Amino acid sequence: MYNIVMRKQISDKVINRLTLYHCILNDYIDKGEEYISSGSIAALLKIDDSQVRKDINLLNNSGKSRVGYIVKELKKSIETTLGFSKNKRAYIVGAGNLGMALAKYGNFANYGLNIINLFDNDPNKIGREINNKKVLDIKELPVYVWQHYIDIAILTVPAQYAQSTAKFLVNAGIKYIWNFTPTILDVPDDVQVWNENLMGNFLQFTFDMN
Amino acid sequence: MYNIVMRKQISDKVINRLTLYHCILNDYIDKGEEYISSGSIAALLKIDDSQVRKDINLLNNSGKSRVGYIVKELKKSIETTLGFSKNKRAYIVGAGNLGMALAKYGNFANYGLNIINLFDNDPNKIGREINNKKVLDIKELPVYVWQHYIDIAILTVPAQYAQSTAKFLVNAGIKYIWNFTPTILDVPDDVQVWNENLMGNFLQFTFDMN
DNA sequence: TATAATTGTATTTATTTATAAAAATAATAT
DNA sequence: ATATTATTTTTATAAATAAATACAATTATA
Repeated sequence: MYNIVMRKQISDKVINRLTLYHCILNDYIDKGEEYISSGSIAALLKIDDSQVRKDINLLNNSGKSRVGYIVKELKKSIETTLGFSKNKRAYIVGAGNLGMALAKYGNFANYGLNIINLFDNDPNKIGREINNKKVLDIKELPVYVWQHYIDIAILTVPAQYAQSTAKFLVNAGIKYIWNFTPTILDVPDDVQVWNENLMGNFLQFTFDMN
Repeated sequence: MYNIVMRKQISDKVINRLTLYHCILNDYIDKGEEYISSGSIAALLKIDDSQVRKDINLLNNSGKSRVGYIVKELKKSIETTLGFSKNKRAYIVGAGNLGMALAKYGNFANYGLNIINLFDNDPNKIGREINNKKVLDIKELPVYVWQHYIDIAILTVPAQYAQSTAKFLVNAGIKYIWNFTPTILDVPDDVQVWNENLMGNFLQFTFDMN
């Protein structure tokens, strides 16, 4: 008899909701709550409670009738599924305001993301240190990528340099670009781009205003 | 005969894609291109071209066979539909790294968003000026909201103060909270929250790694 | 033991995306 | 000039996906 490991397929939407549940669970832990029900998660997110239960069923986690889910267990399940413990290493490319702010942001490590260095082409910025991370000359990036097995770049350069920088990153071997510029990058199919698109989100958010 | 204005219903997903098309159109204008086809938009975003055309049909804009859409017209249509020209005014609440970075971010005004002030409770920050925007004492916020008819707040306080600050904002009359904290806010039904949830997005982005 | 609250799941409904066919038109060839 | 071809939009239809509803099963509590 064979031991078949069935990795359930989890869609983007589900992953997104799981990350929101995770925020709620952190709050519950801070408040010292031991259990949480699908209904209370749903109420906070203004979604249907059956949705929450269906999502949770995709994790290998089960709840208890009339009680709910064990907060700590559920949190752990989400972290396992979403890969919090995978060690992910990244560079910030563009040490402007946003790049600096992200470098100072302490929360990344909790989610398995380690920022190793920043890169910029401005001599005034090169050599500075932010939150124990040195700003290096962008020219050196290809060598560093190769030496340190980095494949994630957080792109925070000004929009007009986004495409050319992306090309440079791809040539250097970067495979994942977390794109904070309001630009759609043209990259090969084996390179993944996540567009953060802040202003787009804002427009979506305020679409129904007035 | 009556003149019936039919405002087509536009879903969140469509709005989101429209904002991405808008980024692409900006690029095309920079490159001096006059026309763009649904196929080239689709290729950049790695989606289906019929999807692009359907989205564009929701705007009151039509293309030309064998040519495509007029870049400038299409851009304008998207801006009209998404409300770039609505004058939206907001406060940044929390003048930490991220709040400061957002205050320095020059791009907001292009999308109709005007940051009027920042607020914080740290005496070291109160009184400073960032990009011509003064940091004010959070205690004064309710009066300002009332005087300046502000109803959008950009929440960038540390996570542990997010819920209490949100409550304070709601009491002051804020109706839209753009939430950059990794927290799910519990607010009344008439208050809209948009969770930016950076780390969640990152996990989603890197879910398929390894 | 009855009751109320909660999970788990099957079914239905709604939404979103993809496919395919039809119409239009600029470019090309004759 | 005219007909042909290739490209692109437009519209219609089908397929896939996601969400909401409904309800049986379970269990703590009065």
